[in-house]
Amino acid sequence: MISMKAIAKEAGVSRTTVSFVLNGRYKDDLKLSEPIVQKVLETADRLGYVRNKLVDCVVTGKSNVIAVLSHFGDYTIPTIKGCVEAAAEHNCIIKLIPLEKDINRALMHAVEFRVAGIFADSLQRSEMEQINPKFFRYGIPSYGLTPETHKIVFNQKESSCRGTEYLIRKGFRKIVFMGCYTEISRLREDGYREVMLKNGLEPRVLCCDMYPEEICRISHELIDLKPEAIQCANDSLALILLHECFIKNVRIPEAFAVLGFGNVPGSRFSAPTLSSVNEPYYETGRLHFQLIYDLICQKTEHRYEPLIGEVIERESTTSLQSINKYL
Amino acid sequence: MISMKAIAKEAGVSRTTVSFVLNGRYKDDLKLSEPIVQKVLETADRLGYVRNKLVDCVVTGKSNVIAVLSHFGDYTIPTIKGCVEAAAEHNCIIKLIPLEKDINRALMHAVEFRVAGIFADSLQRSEMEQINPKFFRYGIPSYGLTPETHKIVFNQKESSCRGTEYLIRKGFRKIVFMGCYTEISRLREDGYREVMLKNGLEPRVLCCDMYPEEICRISHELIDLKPEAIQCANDSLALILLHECFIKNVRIPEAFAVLGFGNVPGSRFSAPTLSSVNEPYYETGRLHFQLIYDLICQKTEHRYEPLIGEVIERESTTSLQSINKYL
DNA sequence: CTGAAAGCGCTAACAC
DNA sequence: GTGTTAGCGCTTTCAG
Repeated sequence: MISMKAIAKEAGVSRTTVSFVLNGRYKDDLKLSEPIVQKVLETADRLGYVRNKLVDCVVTGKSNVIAVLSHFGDYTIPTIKGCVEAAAEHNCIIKLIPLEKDINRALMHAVEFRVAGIFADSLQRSEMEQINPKFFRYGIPSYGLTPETHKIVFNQKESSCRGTEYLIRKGFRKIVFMGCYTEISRLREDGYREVMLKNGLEPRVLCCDMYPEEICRISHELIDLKPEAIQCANDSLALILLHECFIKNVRIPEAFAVLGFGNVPGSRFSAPTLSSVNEPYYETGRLHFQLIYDLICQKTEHRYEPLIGEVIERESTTSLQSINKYL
Repeated sequence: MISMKAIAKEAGVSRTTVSFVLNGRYKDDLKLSEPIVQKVLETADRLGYVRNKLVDCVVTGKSNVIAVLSHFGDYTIPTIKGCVEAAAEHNCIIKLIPLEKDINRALMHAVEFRVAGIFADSLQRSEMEQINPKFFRYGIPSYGLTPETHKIVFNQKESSCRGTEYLIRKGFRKIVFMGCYTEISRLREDGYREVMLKNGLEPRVLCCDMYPEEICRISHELIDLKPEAIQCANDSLALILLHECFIKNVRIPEAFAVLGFGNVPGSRFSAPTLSSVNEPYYETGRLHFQLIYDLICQKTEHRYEPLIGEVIERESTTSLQSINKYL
């Protein structure tokens, strides 16, 4: 990989000159003769010079790199995509650090390479508690490493409210919530309860572990309950529920409506296609980057609204058969 | 961020000493007194010293970073996951570079930061042709930037053969291939044709554009054909086909079997669940990293077998209703 | 044990 | 226009 020194030698000028030409400084600070400038430029091009940006990082003590820590779950990609693309717009790049091992190793890695910020995608609570408190004294801007910064960009509860409100608006009254034992499920359940009570309806919740057998079992219980609608804490629950209905010849949405949460790719392809509260992963990723970037730039006055999901209406809550059902 | 110099000052020793202690060189090369060693270690810890690895990159002229260029499609995540995790095992990390813009900008970025290797995930042919040939003279190890290195790790045709063979073994004879107009679809079609002919069966292929309306139209044509089985070029085709059957009350697999390709997450949740030729994205990602890593390490003798997919059997090709159908 | 020197690639200030 | 010096953070060698 050729350096400025090499260009200087090849072109028969000093490194100082090369530096000035290549940085465009010959316009204001110094006036270099046109032939010299051309010669340097030509030589640099011919030799295939590419600036070593690592050096800038060393000199300034900081990089333009944001570390993203992730488990790479199935639905992680839109989040990362949002983060990466927003970063690119600000000339930042993303370094991926897998989390399967020790989270402190991952964090250390980030510090060693002097990253400008850190974004953790969907950390478990237990992992957060595992973080060595010493890490935080480096003052690296981060999101997702603590419970407070974790849930800040997407409002689970409020989004879930939208789902319940939607079902009520559709005319359903006997609405049951199908949940599981995770913190997120509980937040979504809270939204459901709140809206039900506000409308004088009695909330009813069935929870299960996230294992296929368990979900099937609970599905059957739910079917026997003969509800008008079932609001699910996530799409996996909803999709398995739909499938069990299919097997038992329970027609959806005729028997009852089913609403998911997450709007995962598979929800476009189930039978019937699944209505779902959209979790805007992509926008979430963008917002996370934006928040970190504002911290990096010391813009403390940044105002933002937590994101709220909207219902994506498909067949499972209405019989509409639009040509765009797969979109 | 504190440096060795700061530690030296604080501990009242020379930087040389600090360097030797921190690199563990005091064991063999020099013998430093225990109290000095302890003092340096303690000071480093107290001040929260973390080595600046960017400097190593500058000095050695190379980093341990692999650049991954990607569009971040829906099914990209397992590939990236495989790549990242394999990289982590070799102390390499992954930088993500989005591709929406100019691919040459992305490549330039990689060179500027002196990445050790480049892996492009699912480049379009047209993007490959857009690459400035000058790039290649930097000799950065890469995979996926040229047609030759692109298809090398996963054998599309052979995997498709497995699918057709599976259907034939199941007793189906009138097997139709549902394809689209992409290069990959064509490779999979080739496998199908080969196996059909080898078994004295007549291949029959219907292709369409990848638009929902088109896929629905072709689905109806296929249903009218009354085949015994339909092998699809990808899961999106298969899932929409299944859904159209559902709507038209054509029972699958009773009316005919449906086999997908790709084994996407949604295939576990369709009704019926979709049998599909598994494309091992995760392993593909790992293998891509391994190939790049071998290039970096100059291990030219590396032998590897292109990956081949296997049929994941679910309900759409058999009526089995195992408890594990959602796995 | 320490200090000095050279080197990685580059910037910036200075005198000539 | 050039050469020198200093500095970013660190390694390595070598004389004291």
